[in-house]
Amino acid sequence: MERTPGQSEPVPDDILEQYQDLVTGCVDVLPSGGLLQRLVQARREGRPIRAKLGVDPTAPDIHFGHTVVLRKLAQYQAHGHIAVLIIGDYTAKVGDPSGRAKTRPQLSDEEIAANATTYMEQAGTVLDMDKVELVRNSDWLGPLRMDEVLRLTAVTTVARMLERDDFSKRYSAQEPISMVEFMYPLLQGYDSVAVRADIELGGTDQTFNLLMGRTVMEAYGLPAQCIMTVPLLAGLDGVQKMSKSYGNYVGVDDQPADMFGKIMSIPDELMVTYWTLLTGAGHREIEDVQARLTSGEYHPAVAKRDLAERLTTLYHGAEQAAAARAAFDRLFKEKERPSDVPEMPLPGDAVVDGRVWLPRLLAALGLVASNGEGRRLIQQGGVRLDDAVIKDPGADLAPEELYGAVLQAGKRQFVKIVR
RNA sequence: GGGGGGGUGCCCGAGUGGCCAAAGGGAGCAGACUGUAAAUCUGUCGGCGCAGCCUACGGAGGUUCAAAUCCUCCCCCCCCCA
Repeated sequence: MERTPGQSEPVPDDILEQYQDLVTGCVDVLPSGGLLQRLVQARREGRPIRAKLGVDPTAPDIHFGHTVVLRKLAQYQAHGHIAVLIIGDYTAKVGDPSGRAKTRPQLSDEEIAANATTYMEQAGTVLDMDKVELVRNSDWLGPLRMDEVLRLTAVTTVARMLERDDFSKRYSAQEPISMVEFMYPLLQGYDSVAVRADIELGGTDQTFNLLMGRTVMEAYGLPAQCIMTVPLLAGLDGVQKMSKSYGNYVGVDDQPADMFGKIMSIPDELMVTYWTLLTGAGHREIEDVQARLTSGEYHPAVAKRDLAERLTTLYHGAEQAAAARAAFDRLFKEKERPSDVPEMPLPGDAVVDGRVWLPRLLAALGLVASNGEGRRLIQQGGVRLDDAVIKDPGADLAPEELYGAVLQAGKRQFVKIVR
């Protein structure tokens, strides 16, 4: 038993345990002690906590980086609280200035609607959508009257707005800051009023907006929400943030083998981070994994396989994940061919004068980008035909020799040539 | 309105007349090793059946035996002052 500051009642152990799970992996929980107090208070009042997450449907697909905050929200669900998911179909049109060096381009209604649909589908891979309280902020932001808008703008000052990083940089760099961008944090804050949030989740880049929610709620006579921020997820390269444009991402709809393989390619140092942010595991499990890795009892190679299987299971089920693991081991550990080698017919343009020149064949099959690259690959010993390394870039074969043969380019590209 | 700095290969970035298909780094790819598609080391990294040729340094012309490098015009970015 522990006591919260300023509170005479002891905190029940199960709430403390729950609290530990919820704050695991978070960067900030503000104000400090606020969440624990909320949990205790909610228990006393016999009600669940309302955890808010607002998402602007500005991008079509979601990847693991987006799931970090969704997992956190799902954790609230798992502990019996209410996940309030706000689709920011109205705020998407305003454009969040967070982390932006310039004003966001405005999206059309159609784009927003389409994005929202795929977003909700994909969010369903993480959240229990049947239990989510799903709302759209156009419902209350659309009908706002001007006097209400003015009341909202009066809750803060220009000086406070300019304090935030993105704005102050742009302001001092003499770059434009549109008035509508000042509105964004206020509208997001108004969302919190509309849904009566106890706590709002977001990425660290959202800190300013989340705090503004507190200001707005207080101005509307509500208790200010707590805020909880989760870190940006590092991509597969371990250096840059996970992002589609860096090509270092895992999509939630990636195929099992692909998903498993991508996870296997993360640097070792990232394992615990991924475990913490992506699996939804509780704090005890994370601490246990960490401890066993540190002591050397848990072999990193095994740990990474377990992690990859665990994550693949979340999106594809245990059976597919186990199959992906088995296939991976067959391919890399035992250096055997995968069981499902794709079959391709011999491309017609690979045959010249009745002969097939190997570099051209590789290019024609799409295994390399050009004849020259095929030539290099061969010289480097990266090409096998029926398990025999071919090192002569001049290799020239008759089509009959190729039918039924398995061509391997590099470690993981296999093609069976068929007639 | 005035002054200044830039645009180089997938990305960053050096190069100011020949030795430049262009240093260096990153990414990618391959090989070795291993515990995996980690880490590390080595190689490779425009195209072409390749000891040669072609295409390339924002775009178009020009000077020259020779231009990423010099000249002219154009396009685009950025900074400072007003």
